[in-house]
Amino acid sequence: MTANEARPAIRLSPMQVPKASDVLATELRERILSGEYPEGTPLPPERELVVQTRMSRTTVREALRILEVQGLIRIKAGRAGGAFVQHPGEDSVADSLELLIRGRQIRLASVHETREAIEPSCARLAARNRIPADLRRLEAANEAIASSGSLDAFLEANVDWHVAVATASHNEILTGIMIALSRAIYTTTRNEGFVNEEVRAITVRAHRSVTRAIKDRDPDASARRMTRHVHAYAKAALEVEERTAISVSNEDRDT
Amino acid sequence: MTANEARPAIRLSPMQVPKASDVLATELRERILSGEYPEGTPLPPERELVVQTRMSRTTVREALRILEVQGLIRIKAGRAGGAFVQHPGEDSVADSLELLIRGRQIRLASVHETREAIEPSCARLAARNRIPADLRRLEAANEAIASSGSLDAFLEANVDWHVAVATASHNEILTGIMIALSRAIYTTTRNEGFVNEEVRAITVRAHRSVTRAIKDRDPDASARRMTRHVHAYAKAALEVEERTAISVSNEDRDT
DNA sequence: TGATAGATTAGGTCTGACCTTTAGCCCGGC
DNA sequence: GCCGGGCTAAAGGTCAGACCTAATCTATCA
Repeated sequence: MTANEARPAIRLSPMQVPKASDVLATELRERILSGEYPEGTPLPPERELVVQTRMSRTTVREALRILEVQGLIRIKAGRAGGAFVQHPGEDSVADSLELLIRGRQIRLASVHETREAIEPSCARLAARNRIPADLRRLEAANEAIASSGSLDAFLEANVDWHVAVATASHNEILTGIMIALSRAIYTTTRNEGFVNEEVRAITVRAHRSVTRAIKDRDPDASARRMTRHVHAYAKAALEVEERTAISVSNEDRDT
Repeated sequence: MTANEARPAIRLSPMQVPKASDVLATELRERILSGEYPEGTPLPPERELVVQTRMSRTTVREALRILEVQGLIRIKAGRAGGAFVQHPGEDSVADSLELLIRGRQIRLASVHETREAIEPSCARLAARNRIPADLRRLEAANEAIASSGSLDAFLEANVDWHVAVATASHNEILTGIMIALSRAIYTTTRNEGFVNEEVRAITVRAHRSVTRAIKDRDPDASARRMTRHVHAYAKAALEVEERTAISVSNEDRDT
């Protein structure tokens, strides 16, 4: 440049030009999150949004797809279809946690650690906040566990019970996390044959004892008993994991 | 129909026809999650996917957008751009938790409850798993807090410290959750003027004491001190919230 | 009255063109 | 020699318009 010496130091920070679809998505997201629209409110049809925003249908659709994946709207096809506002629930958290766990090949140990951190608190809060409906769910899950025939039925009922405890805490964040962790543990425990009659009996007993503490509105006992239960389960699962890992590597060596 | 009487009872259950873009997205998602492609692997360009899948570019793009929102790929424009495999990190969990918290207008109390459940465990694990780099981060955050001028700087450094503890636990699930909670608390505490000199001094002291326990590899002390700290903070925040709620409603009445 | 065949409205997909961004390359002037 | 500027190519981003498919509503006919 010619006038390099006398140049005043005008500095700009690096800028980012957002995409059109992102702009629309952000605008709609903010409106939805602000609570301006109650659950179920229909957004205008795509073609209507096109004339309002003067964007192309492609762009509008992309924005809607983004919101759909984020769980902020639900899209139905057909007449009387369209995009309907939906406030995100526990599921969306559970989904993304599941992606993290699966995608990062996270050690099962981490999942159990997290569970040991969370479930006692769930139990404590459940003892404080449970309502009759919660107790009914807990009892139902307990019975399902005791009378379950197949391994699959047992595991499913087991998950139900743990989720029921989380639900009884009436804390949506903890509930979402627990749903995700349960799903992850469920799918991993499914294939390993570590659930025998003894494990089942112990599980039933532990669940009953926690349930009773929750029923009695005894936060400390609930948390304490849950801690013991989860810790024992984690330890057992870990041992089995190691054992199968060893046997697998032995098989590998043999073949 | 004419032959209504002799019709054999062929029954089908209700079926759901998936969308083309979902099929592609699911296929790619499974491949990515299976770990088949290492981080950073480029997917074929859109037009190439079109000829391979025989779908239209619209459909292909929609599938890619889905994966992008789920944090499984990162899309760059321009030459040498394209879609690159990305294993989901803590951020995606944090994002979805943030949506849950904001969208459901979740009580701040729930956030604090969750934090009280998680942070002591983080501290306990941190004491066990911390490496020198973790300690450096903790010390740095501590200093930043002590020397922070503005309220904003203080809060930011505060978040940094808590995230650093979570990171030191070397548990990616807990870390993701903590990032989300910190962000949520940060944005809500920002506007309420409850951080005064006294609060700051107390915070610094509490952080130092937890940091020391982590440094000394003392899990129990770490967890205990963190419990105290978080609990005190939650209680204080709650009190302020109530006070402002009252004063706000008074203002409402006055105007 | 009750099935059923349109009509209507909405999202889903396809085509093909053009715009924008970015990396790499080439070339000419200092 | 090297540095800046401009060109080119590759890739995603946007647009317009047509057509397909799903779901609902409605009017009609047996």
